[in-house]
Order: sequence, then C-alpha cells, then structure tokens
Amino acid sequence: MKIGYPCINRTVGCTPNRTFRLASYSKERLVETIQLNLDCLKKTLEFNVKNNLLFFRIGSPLVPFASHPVCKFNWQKKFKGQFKEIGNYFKKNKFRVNMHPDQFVIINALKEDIVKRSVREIKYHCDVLDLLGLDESAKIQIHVGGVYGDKKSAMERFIEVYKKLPFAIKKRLVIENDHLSYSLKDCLYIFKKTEIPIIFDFFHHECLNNGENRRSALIKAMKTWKKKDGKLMADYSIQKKKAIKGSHAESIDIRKFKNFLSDVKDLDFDLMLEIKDKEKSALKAINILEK
DNA sequence: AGTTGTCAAGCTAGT
DNA sequence: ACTAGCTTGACAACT
Repeated sequence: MKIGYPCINRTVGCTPNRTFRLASYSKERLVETIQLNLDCLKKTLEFNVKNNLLFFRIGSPLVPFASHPVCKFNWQKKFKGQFKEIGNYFKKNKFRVNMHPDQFVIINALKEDIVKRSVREIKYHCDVLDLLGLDESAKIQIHVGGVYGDKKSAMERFIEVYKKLPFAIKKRLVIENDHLSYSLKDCLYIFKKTEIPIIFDFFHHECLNNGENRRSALIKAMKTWKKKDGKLMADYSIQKKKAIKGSHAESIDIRKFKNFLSDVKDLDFDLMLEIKDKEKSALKAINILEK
C-alpha cells in the first residue's frame, strides 16, 4: 500500500498550485507561473520520497487556464523537457499519481457547452499525465454528477458520453463514489456498462451506502480495476466535528485509522488521505502502517 | 505586513 | 435567497 495526500504540502514552503486572475492573463505570466509550480512540485516530491509518501495527487492549477480559450500558448512544447524530467522522477521512485478535476467538470451535463468544456478540462489533465510519460495507472478521478433531480437519466447520459470519449481520456478516467448522489452501487452499475474503474472513497461510502461494510465494498470496487489500471486507488477521510456532513476533518484520528487499517490492510490498494493538514496526517499514517 | 473580498467554470443540501 | 462544501486556496486590492 502506498499512502499519499493531495496537491499541496504545508511544510516545504511553496505551492505547486499558484495561479493568477484571468484579467491579468498574459503569456509571460503563464510561463512564469508554470515554472514556479513545476519547481515547487519537484520540491514537494523530494519531501515525499524522503518520507516514503509515494501516492501523490497533482493539483489542477499546475497550468492555470490550460483549458480556457484565453490560453493559446503551446505550454506543452515549452515545458516538455521539464515534464519529462519530473515524470522520470515519479517513475524512478515508483510513485502512484492521480489528478482530480474541479467540481465544474460534468460530462453528463444537460447543457452541451458544459459538456464540451468539461471534456476540454479532462483533456488538459490527460496532457499533463501524458507529458510526464506516465502509464495508464496514472488516473483522473471525477464524480458522476449531473443529477438535476433525475439520477437514473444522469447515469444513462454519463454512460453514453463516456462511450464516445477519445481513448486518450478513457484510459485514465475513473469515477468516485460520492457522499450525496452516487453510491458504490450506482458506480458499479455504470462500471457494468462502461468498464470504467471505481475509485473507492471510504468516507463517502460511510455517508452514502447500501449497507455494505467497508471491507466488502472495497473488494467490490477493487474488481473494477484491470491489471493495466494498476491497484485500486482509495480516498480516506473522516467527518469534521460540528460541521455539515461531508466536510473533511482537520487531522487524522489515530485510533480510527488503526481500526480502519486492521479492517483492510491485507488488501492491496493505494490510499489518499484527504485530510486538511495534508502531509502532517500522512506522516502519522505512514508511521502507523510501517510499524 | 497583514487582512479581506473575490476569483473561469457547477451542483446540492441545509439554512 | 443564500451559503458551505466539495480536493480546495491563492490573488490582489486595501488597510
């Protein structure tokens, strides 16, 4: 099992998610920001290697406005060498990598324009992973979304849109069970029609399920990952106290985490800790795992 | 230097 | 009607 945390490290003193306002867009600003983000990404990865945190989620703003019409600059070409270098670092250290596009990405939206922009945005995420030279086990996770009061139709729309996506996207796209609309069971239905792998979110499963315990649910989700997809990816979090259902806790609860591990650690999968204090909790988790 | 309102994009549940 | 929350922060203008 590899353990990781998403997008940003609070210790290294920089962020790989710098961006800027659309109003101040310029090619120069874009190039400058991408450079700073790549530099920080490298620094973050070095921290992770040192601490054996080998599952990492790259933040979407790595290349700001990449899928926006304002961006006409060929950043892919300009930064090709640096992406390759970071990709080699990922590979050398056997990292598991994923990305998670924003909530605006809804490929089964009713408005054609939203669908189009969503696909563009996913394509950008693919470009990043492709430029890094990562294989099909590097995934892009999205929620099914697009309910608009009729989940059944939304699922059918998702299936139809997914079928027509280019292979470059299909090979990386995975769906995540969410805490409001799509349970594991719903995702399994979509899997049956599309063979899209399911990222299993333990916390969301606690919020929305059909009575399966977490171990048996995890096993069901694991079966949706083929060999070329790599091991199942899972998200882990716990409820933040005195906050609305679904908000993520500030830090890991050691007792709960040990209990969690004892349930599932004999099963081989990679675990992303979606906890607000990021690497701080990830370090606690890896220590518990390695003990 | 520190604080605060706002930022490309959507949706849902809760108030 | 409005906002918090989502994986979530960071920018930029103002004090």
